[in-house]
Amino acid sequence: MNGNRGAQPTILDVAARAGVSKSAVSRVLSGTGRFSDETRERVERAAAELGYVANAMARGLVSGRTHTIGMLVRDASSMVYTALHAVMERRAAELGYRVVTTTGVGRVEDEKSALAALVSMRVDGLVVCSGLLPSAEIAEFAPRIATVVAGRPELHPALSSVYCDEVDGGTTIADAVANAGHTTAVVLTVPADNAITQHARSRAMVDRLRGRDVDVVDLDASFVRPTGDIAADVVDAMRHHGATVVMCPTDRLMLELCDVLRRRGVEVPRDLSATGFDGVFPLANAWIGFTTLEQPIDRIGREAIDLVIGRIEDPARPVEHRSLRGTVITGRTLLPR
Amino acid sequence: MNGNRGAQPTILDVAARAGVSKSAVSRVLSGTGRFSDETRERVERAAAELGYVANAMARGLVSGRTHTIGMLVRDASSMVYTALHAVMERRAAELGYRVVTTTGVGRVEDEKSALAALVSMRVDGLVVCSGLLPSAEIAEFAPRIATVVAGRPELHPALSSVYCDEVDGGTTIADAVANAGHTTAVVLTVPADNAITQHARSRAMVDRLRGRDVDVVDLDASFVRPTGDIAADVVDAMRHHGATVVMCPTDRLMLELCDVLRRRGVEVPRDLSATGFDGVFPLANAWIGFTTLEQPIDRIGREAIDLVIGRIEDPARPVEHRSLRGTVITGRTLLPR
DNA sequence: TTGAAAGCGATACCAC
DNA sequence: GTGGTATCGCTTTCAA
Repeated sequence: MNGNRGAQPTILDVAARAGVSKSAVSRVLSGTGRFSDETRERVERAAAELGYVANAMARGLVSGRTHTIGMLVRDASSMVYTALHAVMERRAAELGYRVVTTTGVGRVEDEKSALAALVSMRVDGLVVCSGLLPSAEIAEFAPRIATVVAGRPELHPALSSVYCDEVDGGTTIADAVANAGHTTAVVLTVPADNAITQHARSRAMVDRLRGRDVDVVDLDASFVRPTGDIAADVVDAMRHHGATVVMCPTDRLMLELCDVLRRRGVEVPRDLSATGFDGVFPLANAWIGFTTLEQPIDRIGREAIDLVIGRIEDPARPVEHRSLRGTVITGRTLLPR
Repeated sequence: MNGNRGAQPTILDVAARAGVSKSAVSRVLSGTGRFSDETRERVERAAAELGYVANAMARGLVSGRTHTIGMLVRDASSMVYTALHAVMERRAAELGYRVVTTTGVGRVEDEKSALAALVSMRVDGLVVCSGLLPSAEIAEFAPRIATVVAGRPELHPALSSVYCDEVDGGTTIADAVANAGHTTAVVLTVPADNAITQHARSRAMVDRLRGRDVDVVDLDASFVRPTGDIAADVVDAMRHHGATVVMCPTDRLMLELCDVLRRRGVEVPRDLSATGFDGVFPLANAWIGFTTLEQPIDRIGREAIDLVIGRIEDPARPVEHRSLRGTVITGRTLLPR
């Protein structure tokens, strides 16, 4: 094996075994240039026998292309990112690209290093799916690598973005609440520096409800707050303000909240209506019955990939921003009053 | 920028800007060898100004190491894999490695190419999380790359594995059903060629129930069968055999089934008890209330990473197989009779 | 302490 | 059609 201890076979090993030059091997295996049938046959057999797999690093180094799209994800365990990941992977595969993902483990510092890891791999394009990383950090590499932000609107002039229209979504679901006849509502709001998108949607809920003359109890749902504390506040709002519904910024939080509330004797929807946001598998299931806003994840993922690949293959393509509307899923957690 | 059109800066650009040799830059940036404070200062400034990120391909090519672990996943949208992914990423980060994942889009052919992609990237280690790919395919690269199979037992002598003890799990949850007093149960069984693990657990359920004198209606739940058909069979089993409980091979299938059954007028658990398997976020939530078997995903992920990295850093380490026991989560979907 | 030079494994452009 | 040769960007001896 080229003398090097049990390591991977190289193109030279294949060439030697096939009795041809490495140029010939390269041509056959990449299907470019000319070669005789005889050469092809010998090379293919040698490669198969050796279990040869070309070194992508060497290949990428000289060709300057990796046919790989890097996906930066905020939290590998989030259902929204999981769904996005699956869609993007599929679409990229259709277009001849591979997706590799990395994750910051929650802190901005980690996300920066995860992004740097992707850049160091020289991925051809970047899709950033995180409401956490500041645009400036993302934009730093945009002049060199085609970059698209998925899942959040992005103002930066060098960045394209595809996202769910959070304001429309928050407004729409707030309308559902108002239409159901509720007159006092709790809205769990998230600070902007926690997650830009969640902040936007919860603000939109508050604004719309107020516009429709619904009393709003605005409760802080920062990521650092224990769900138990939030639940306590919600119960308070029920007692003191007569709130009959709680609007959550995500289905995930809604689920945790329902759980904690039950332990405190408050049953959703019997005692309190609730709405979520995201509408992603598996919580977006009729049996579970969440009333929520379904983000157009399929379209977001697909268009994000189309956008990056578009810019990879034609860097002159102008920056684009696509705002996609979600739709309300009517479940059983929002009762009319 | 080294003359090449707006591309990424190279070590030469940094060297030029700092007024030193590229060797000096390499030493400073990788923190190896000796260099003066003055040199360090200039190099670091130049690198920062240029936004220099070292090319991992070039680095890996010469060093022969990527500090990357490749994770092959069957289905990016599966909750079990998602959970595993998150755990592994975290543990790998603690140990100084990065995880990149690829997915076969469901077919064996795609998984082979996804695996090859990982091999071509020359990841230092491989964690295979798929019940689909045959061991022979996985084992092909094991002599060259440290490989661990996570989530399924693996007989192959070159492969280590960490997995949930499916037989114990199936047996344990079957015991819960028998203990609840049910005398006729439907078990949804999955063919071995669909998913080895699901097959094993459902067989264990059947065996245990029979051993405890529970009548079993064994229903085919192949992946290709529409959930609607399965539901119809379940209703049949209730009518004709008096089944009072249905045991599902996964929480996911259980959720879909509950949904379809409701549309047919059968309410879980009012009319029919049900059990799942996996016990992973977000379905493993008390509010949802599935009675299920929780796989020890955290331990599986963590130990898989420890195992690969162990073998990466000491290839002489012997192959190991770790079977981990799951635990029953008592929810509200299994009623006593 | 520093820089020059030799590769790592592939591709691509050459003459032959 | 085929095989040499110059890179690609970096790490790593090895002299100076």
